[in-house]
Amino acid sequence: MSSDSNSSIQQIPEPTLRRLPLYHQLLSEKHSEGAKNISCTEISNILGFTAIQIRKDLAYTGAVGRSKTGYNVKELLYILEDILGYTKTKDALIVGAGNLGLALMGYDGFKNYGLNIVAAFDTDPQKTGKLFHGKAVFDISELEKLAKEKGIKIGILTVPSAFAQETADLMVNAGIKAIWNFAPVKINVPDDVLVQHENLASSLAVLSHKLDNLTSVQRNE
Amino acid sequence: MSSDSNSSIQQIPEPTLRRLPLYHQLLSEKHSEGAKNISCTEISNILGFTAIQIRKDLAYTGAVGRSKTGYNVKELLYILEDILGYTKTKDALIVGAGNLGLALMGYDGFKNYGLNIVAAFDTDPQKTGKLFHGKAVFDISELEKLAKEKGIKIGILTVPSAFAQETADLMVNAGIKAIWNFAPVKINVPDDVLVQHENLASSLAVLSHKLDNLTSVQRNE
DNA sequence: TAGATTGTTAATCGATTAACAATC
DNA sequence: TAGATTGTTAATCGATTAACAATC
Repeated sequence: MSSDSNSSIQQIPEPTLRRLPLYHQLLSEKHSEGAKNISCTEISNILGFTAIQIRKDLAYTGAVGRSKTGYNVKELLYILEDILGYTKTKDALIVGAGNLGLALMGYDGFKNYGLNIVAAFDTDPQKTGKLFHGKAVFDISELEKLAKEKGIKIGILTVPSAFAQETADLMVNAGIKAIWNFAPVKINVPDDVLVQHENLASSLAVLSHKLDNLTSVQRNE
Repeated sequence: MSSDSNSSIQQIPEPTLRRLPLYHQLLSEKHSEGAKNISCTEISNILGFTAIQIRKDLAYTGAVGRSKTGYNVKELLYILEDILGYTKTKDALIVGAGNLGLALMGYDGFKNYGLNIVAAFDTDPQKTGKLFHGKAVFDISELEKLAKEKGIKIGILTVPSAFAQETADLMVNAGIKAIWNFAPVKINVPDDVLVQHENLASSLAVLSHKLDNLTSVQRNE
């Protein structure tokens, strides 16, 4: 049964997966408002996706709705929390205690997503040995020891681009199996380690490009 | 000629647009190393995309390569900087001086992307009237005045989800035309305002889901 | 010249959207 | 029952990949 659910989870397409947290957020809001059921039409009106797309997305999660009434809010919420891993807390480390790293260290929102940031690492003696947002910053030389001791598999990489690769290597050595990379460069890792890119430059490119078009269209009107 | 380039830019697909900053980053590295030309094969080896995809992406930018030699590094760099808007600096405001907002305010990288963060806004008296990373945090009531005075069109939204919509409304009133939304909720804005979502929860969902599959596969081996 | 490389047209693949049957 | 809503199969759309001609 559990291996069965694993294999079905495996084939959730990434675009769908990226929308699931939005459904979850809406569902938990509705739940706290006391809603018992919710239909795709209602979700569609609020989130702006088509009802068909929502139905298809939810089908991937294995959720089952009922004609006329829609989906049970509580049940759907549990299913989403399970798939998104919000129920079982996962420990993570931050490497690079610059502005972004420290901000992520203090970002309360992660708790809701089942992510527990244990500590951060840096080379700067101005940072190491101190607490930020109640969490310790250690020297990078301690990374391997602490990661292995606590069996931590997730690392958040927030060093400058120039140091991204060598830092990633250290993380791999320390047994990290998933790297959330905030540096805008590609990093090479062994096959059994996965990298998730978070590229603010890419998002900004989309934004500024759309804005360019918007203003150039308005000029021509 | 300039309207011509606008209409051609307009149809760059978003996936391509998101890859352009990575090409730019690589090109600027190669340029500083003194490289004169670069081929798709070489880019492919470094970034891990297929050479065909890279050629297609670059075709969208209007860049022209030469058989056998590839693309001129300097020329391609200029084209990318132009399309990505790195050459002309755009002013932006941050609304929400929490951890994430303050981090983005201090994030040096934005300069390279042509984004100049002018100031931040918050309601918290502990924050307002002070400088962070050399930039001022004003009370939210000053938003409209300052935005209009300086003609600022880009706003970065980093308030808690619960306040995202009302804050977005204030930004729209202040004349902001592009909102980079870091709150994990949908916000409603008029048609002439664009919203770019930056959802860390979505990325984290993809990461943790892939990690789940990775570990469950390894268990079954 | 031969071979590497670009640029373009066609084929494939996957996600979104549409259509419609099933059901409460 | 009638009508709203789910769930599924088919059609469409767009991005990626493949094939190949053009070119330096």
